[in-house]
Amino acid sequence: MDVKPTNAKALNSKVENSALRSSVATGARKWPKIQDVATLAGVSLGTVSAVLNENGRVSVATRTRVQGVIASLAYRPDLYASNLARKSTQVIGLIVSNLQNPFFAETAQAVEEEAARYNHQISLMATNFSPERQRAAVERLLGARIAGIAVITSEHDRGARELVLASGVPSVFLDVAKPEKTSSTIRVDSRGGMQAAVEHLIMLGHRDLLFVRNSEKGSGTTLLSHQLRDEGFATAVCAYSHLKLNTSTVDIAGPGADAGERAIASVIGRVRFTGVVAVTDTVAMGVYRGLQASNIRIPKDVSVVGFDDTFFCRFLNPPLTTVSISREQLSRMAIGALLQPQSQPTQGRSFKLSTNLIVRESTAPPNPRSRTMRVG
Amino acid sequence: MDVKPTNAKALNSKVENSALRSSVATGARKWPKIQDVATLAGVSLGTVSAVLNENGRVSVATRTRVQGVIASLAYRPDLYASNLARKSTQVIGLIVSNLQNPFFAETAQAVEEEAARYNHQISLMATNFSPERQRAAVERLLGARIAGIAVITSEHDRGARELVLASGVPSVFLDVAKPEKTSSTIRVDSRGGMQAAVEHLIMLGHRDLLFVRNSEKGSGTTLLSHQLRDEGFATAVCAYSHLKLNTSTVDIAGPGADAGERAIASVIGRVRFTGVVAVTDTVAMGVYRGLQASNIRIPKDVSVVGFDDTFFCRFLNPPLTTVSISREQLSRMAIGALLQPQSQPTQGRSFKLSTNLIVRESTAPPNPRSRTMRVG
DNA sequence: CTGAAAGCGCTTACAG
DNA sequence: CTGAAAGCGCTTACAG
Repeated sequence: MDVKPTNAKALNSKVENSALRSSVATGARKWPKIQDVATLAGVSLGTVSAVLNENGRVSVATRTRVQGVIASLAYRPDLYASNLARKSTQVIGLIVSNLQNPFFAETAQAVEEEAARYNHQISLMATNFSPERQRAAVERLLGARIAGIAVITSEHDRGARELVLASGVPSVFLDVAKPEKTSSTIRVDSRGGMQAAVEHLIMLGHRDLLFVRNSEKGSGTTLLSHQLRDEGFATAVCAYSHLKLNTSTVDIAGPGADAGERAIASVIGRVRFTGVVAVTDTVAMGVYRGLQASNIRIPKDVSVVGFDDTFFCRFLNPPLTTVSISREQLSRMAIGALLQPQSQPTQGRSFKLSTNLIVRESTAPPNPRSRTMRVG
Repeated sequence: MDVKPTNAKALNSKVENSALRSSVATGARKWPKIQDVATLAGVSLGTVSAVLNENGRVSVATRTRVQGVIASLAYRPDLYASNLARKSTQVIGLIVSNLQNPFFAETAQAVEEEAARYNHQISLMATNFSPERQRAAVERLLGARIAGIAVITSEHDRGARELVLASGVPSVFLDVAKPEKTSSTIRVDSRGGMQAAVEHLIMLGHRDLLFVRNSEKGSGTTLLSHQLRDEGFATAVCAYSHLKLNTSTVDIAGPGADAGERAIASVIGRVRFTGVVAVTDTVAMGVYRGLQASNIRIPKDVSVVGFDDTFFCRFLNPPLTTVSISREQLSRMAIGALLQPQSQPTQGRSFKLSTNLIVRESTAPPNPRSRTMRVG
């Protein structure tokens, strides 16, 4: 194919170069570019772009030829160039607290799958419970011009939220007060969940309850979801005040499982309890250890309830009674809030996510002897 | 500040527009661009770029002024534009098998932290053990022109590896045969780990060993790391053939914990064993459940060893004896392979990652009665 | 169905 | 220390 001199100029010679030196000894590869495949296929660059984006406006013959060249060159469009030119992005940012925590890992996976249904991809970031890192994650995602942003974290940072709101990017937050213009909210019914957990213990006959929390150390910020669970516990206990419940609370910072273990250690022999409610399954796991280290049997001597219904609950010994939050519903709400067309596009929506007590084998009626066993 | 007519032209009026309509009612925000801040600060666009990138070539006065405008506009450079112009990227791609598995979650975190030391960020993708998804992840990362790519997965896909090699992007693979030009290898000493595990059981007096595997269903691809562990088990057993060991193997597909549980169920009463080696901690967790469901005590009746030393090992009941792989070393090797300047930049390196038996409370000498208890 | 040209929002030599 | 201009590799109207 001949190229007219007017098109040839500098461009053409450069193309030849980069097409030839495809793998360089120095390491950094020179990527073939769209012009390279256009030249080799004898078409214009716009046509290559059309087959790339499956416009359907290209004839079969041309398309096949172009695709052949693409394959032979291992051509891959440059994400940055195409996104810049396209001025939009098919990725939604997802911020979670911590990937080690199965709840977040499971949720991230669910969100990713749900997003895939809308042909969107997920850019995942973890904050490790740090408000600063949350803000940094927001900045980074905003710079990446994501199509939407989901903040599904325990910790809450006002600055991060304001950045998101100011950007006007569609967003969805977990457990945050109220929706605003472009920002939706998913509120987990932690109160209801806690209520169910406490009621369950009370119905079994428990009157001496220990609540094990796991706030973050020093950072000053309470974890929002944990705070809601605290409130849930308090109101549930309130609702049964006529039963003269005896309740205690321990709060230990740090990784959940360690916290649970240390919480029990700090309380054994000093506090009377026959049922413990852990703010998190991971904490409950540590509670198990702490109890077992003191030869306290579950549920014979002490009943334990967790929160989150993470995968390992079933595999603990005994399997853990816990409060479940549906990852499927959560992810559907999040992606729906971000991607689904709505009647009032300028108004964020408000979702309620119900919880669900899953009774397994870690709860049973209190052992009559246990009650006195551990009077302080 | 006056703008000479020659600079004014179309550009200038557009700038005014986008600077003004900063938040639009329709939702999609018009982002301020570098030209907007330049105009407002009364400097050229190149100067703004300089303060953005901290070249240090800008006077304090100018810089302060520009930064003020940046803040007031909430200007954020467009990632795509800057990366396109810069022609390089500060992100390294990390592909793992599954975020639900604590080993990968912990490793991802470690790699992210190590990368941060080099001012690099991580783009994380999970394959869910699917070779197809691994290839897709590679394609996507390559399109994002990442600075390096780390493939830390159980499954292995030849196509994905070839794509990476062909791209010339620095890479590092886990448990893959040998390094090539731009590709390094980290080999975990699974064999040594397995040997230590088996030896440990043998030294305790166990002669009847059950090996619980967890291959992927139907996909035809064996998980590489699992395969190495298989081999490790086999050679360890071989080394003690003079003791006339009695070994069995069960292999169940699916999520690790379920697999472990079902493996035990399928074998109870039909196979004689006093010690079980699980390919994975998660599998071991299921083995616990299976054993406990049959009222078999650990380690009194049966000893159990896991592999990976994930965080929950300490919290199982009893705490699980397992083989540890250092996430810190692993991440240091991975990032080092990708980012550290070396004498022969064209030659991939080969790392060995040793393993480490952690003895906890799930292993003990066999119960003399147990041996006959479960003769098939 | 195809091509030529403008433009996406930055960075980076190159001059001054 | 600062500015003007070229260029990064695409997409997308706009013509033909």
